[in-house]
Amino acid sequence: MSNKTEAVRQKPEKPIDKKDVEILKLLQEDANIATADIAERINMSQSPCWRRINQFEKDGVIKQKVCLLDRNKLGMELVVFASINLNTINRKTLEEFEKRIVAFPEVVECYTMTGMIDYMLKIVAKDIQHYEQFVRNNLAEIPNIREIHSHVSVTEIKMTTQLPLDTQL
Amino acid sequence: MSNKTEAVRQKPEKPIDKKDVEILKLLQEDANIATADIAERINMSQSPCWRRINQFEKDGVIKQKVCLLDRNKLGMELVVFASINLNTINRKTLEEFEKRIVAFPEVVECYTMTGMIDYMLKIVAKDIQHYEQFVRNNLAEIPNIREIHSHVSVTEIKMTTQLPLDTQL
DNA sequence: GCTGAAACCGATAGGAA
DNA sequence: TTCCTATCGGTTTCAGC
Repeated sequence: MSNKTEAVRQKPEKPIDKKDVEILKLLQEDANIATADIAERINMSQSPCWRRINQFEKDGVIKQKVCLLDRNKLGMELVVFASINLNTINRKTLEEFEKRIVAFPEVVECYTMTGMIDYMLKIVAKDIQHYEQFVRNNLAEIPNIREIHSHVSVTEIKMTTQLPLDTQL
Repeated sequence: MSNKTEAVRQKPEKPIDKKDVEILKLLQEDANIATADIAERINMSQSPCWRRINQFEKDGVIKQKVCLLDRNKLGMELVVFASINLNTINRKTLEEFEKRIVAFPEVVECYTMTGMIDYMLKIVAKDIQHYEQFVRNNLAEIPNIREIHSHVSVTEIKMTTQLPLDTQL
């Protein structure tokens, strides 16, 4: 049985080429960098470099190219980490919860957790009033929630979308 | 005194034009969408649309254009939220802590918090062994840390960089 | 202010070494 | 394979409305 047939592999066997890592690092910093620039920086000519990038897009290693906006300049001062526990946990309740969570634009991230917490959410809101309203009118309306713990952030010290390719690959 | 002189305004007085919101929404989804396409979708012609986008870039509302990579396809299975408390808090200790935190590529986000926690970190690692190593060799080496609480995520339910422009502006 | 056209620049593909 | 060239499409600017 061949090993390259699975659509999503959790653990890639290939330890990824060094030049590939360089390419991905540059693209994580700036999606609009010219192929020629990347090629030059990693001592490669355009065409092969372009083909590698293209392959990453096909493979879904590069998921998307997006614009990152300045939260504060848009008047969204609040980031809240909310830990949530449910009353009863079974397939139905989990699916229902997740379906409703995903639909809220204010919830920018959601993870299931090990340990004492069932879910961890990252929520963005304009200010504390808007957050309160969101919890009351939207979040708390989801059935089966037992506990919500809100951890409110004051200042953003670091925020990047760049994965630690250097140290973790 | 004019009001447009401050470099960073926390609360913009301008409630941002509806068409501008549409533009930003589209760019949050796809950084490579053609200006002509945006213009068409919001019933505007290219040039003024382009000028608005350009202004957003100048103003820093659009911070950067980046490629988002697939964490799992790169073999980074772990996201950890680590809450941290320091022993003594003063300007020196805070600045020292933040300076060292920012330098770790594994720490992708860091916030100061209200309430019981001093800092909340979001950390990305290959697996639990790598995370343990990172905490031992890097994080715990920062002086003045009293407590680290690690909240380990299992599954990513939602993850977006899109700010809730519709509901929070 | 908006529109439409024209010039420029870079990405993509194909062909030669 | 890499290099080089042609084509295509998008961005950007500018003249006219």
